[in-house]
Amino acid sequence: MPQPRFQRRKEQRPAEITQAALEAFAEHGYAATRVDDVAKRAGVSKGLLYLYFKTKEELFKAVIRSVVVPRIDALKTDIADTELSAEEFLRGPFLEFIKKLPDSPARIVVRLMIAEGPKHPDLTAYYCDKVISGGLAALRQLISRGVRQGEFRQSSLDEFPQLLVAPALLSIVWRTLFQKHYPLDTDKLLETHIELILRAIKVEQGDARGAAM
Amino acid sequence: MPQPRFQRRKEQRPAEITQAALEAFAEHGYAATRVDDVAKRAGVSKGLLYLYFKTKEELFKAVIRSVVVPRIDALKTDIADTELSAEEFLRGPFLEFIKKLPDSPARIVVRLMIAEGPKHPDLTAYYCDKVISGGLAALRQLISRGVRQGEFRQSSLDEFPQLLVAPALLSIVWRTLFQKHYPLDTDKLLETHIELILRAIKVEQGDARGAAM
DNA sequence: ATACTTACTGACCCAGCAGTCATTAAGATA
DNA sequence: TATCTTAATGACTGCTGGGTCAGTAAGTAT
Repeated sequence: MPQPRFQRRKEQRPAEITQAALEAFAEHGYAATRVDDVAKRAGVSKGLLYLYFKTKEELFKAVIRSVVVPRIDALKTDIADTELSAEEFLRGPFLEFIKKLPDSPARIVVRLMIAEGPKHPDLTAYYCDKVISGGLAALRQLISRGVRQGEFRQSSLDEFPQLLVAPALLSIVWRTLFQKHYPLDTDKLLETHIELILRAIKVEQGDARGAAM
Repeated sequence: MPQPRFQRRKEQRPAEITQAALEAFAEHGYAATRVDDVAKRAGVSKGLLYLYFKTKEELFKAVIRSVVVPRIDALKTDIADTELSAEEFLRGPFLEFIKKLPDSPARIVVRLMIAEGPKHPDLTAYYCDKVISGGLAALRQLISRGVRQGEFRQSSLDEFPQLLVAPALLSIVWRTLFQKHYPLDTDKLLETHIELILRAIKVEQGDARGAAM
């Protein structure tokens, strides 16, 4: 009763292959990963891989896209839909979001982008458009709402919403490089960060101007 | 009067080669840089390069070391020797220091470390030891001094001095990836960051700054 | 000058890998 | 069952680039 040598599964293949590629890239980086390895991981021949992806570079771009899109969309709709006050949102959903990053595929994507981004301008542009531009706009909106509703004082933070995520980037980098040598409680670090930021931008208790209505 | 085909300059060669390598790595990253290119940039044959560096990897490590050591040492002695108050130091020398990073060779080193670090554990350990461990200790010391002298309140920041440099890391990454698509005034961003941190950790007095005069 | 040391060259080697294509067989169709 | 389409294979190729080494010439000692 011979097992069939292979199955024809046109639909699932691309996702299986990008998933395998993500794992391979995570281990060795893009340049040092052999297309053959990716194929083996996906349980597929190299030839088939080239049926779905024209070049190794195309595969790379597909991997990035497959990780990036859902994640950032989630954050954006979260911010838009929330009923929470800005402070509550920062302490709650936002903190949860950045806490997850250092252990998620985002970590791999960040490493790959930093390493390979400069060689793929169109991919960088895409990333900029999807992640950066969208993400920052959402954060800016959140902060402005906080200001408008009298929770936060006017500050330069809404010019630089990047400051809200900088420690998340650091956490990601730390995890990929130093965690073994020099462990860091990234959750606590991120909590501390939010705490400090809030303390810096909240209107002070006694301050009359805060009343929103 | 034929120019000599080459000169013998045993002493200078290694530095010239690492410098050339730094430039090449900056442009193409480590993996995509050909040893031949590095040699050409240094005005030297590939063979000679292999006389001074046993492998491409050795060259890589030498490059990292050549950049890392002087920079971090400077910061450490700065902190130890300064007569300034902790706040003045953060607003002055420290801010200057992190402002310079995004345009310095440090940018290249950071990119290289993120991309290649995981494949070179001994190099990462070295980096950890020289840069991370030393740098963080210095910052921690600075913050504790601020607390001890009544400038800063007790906060979790001295557990996580990383938070002080996180925006510098972000600035570096931004410069290497997005500056073209999405310009960012990293100087102003870093100033804002210091401003916010100080506001969060300074002990409140009726009038925070006036007393100093 | 002459002999000697060694910094330096560049042609060469060959492993490793991205990408191809002639062939095979899974599964749909009738 | 026989026929057709196309998903899937894997041996093959050509090239790129790390690393070598026999030879060359710059500088030094005598």
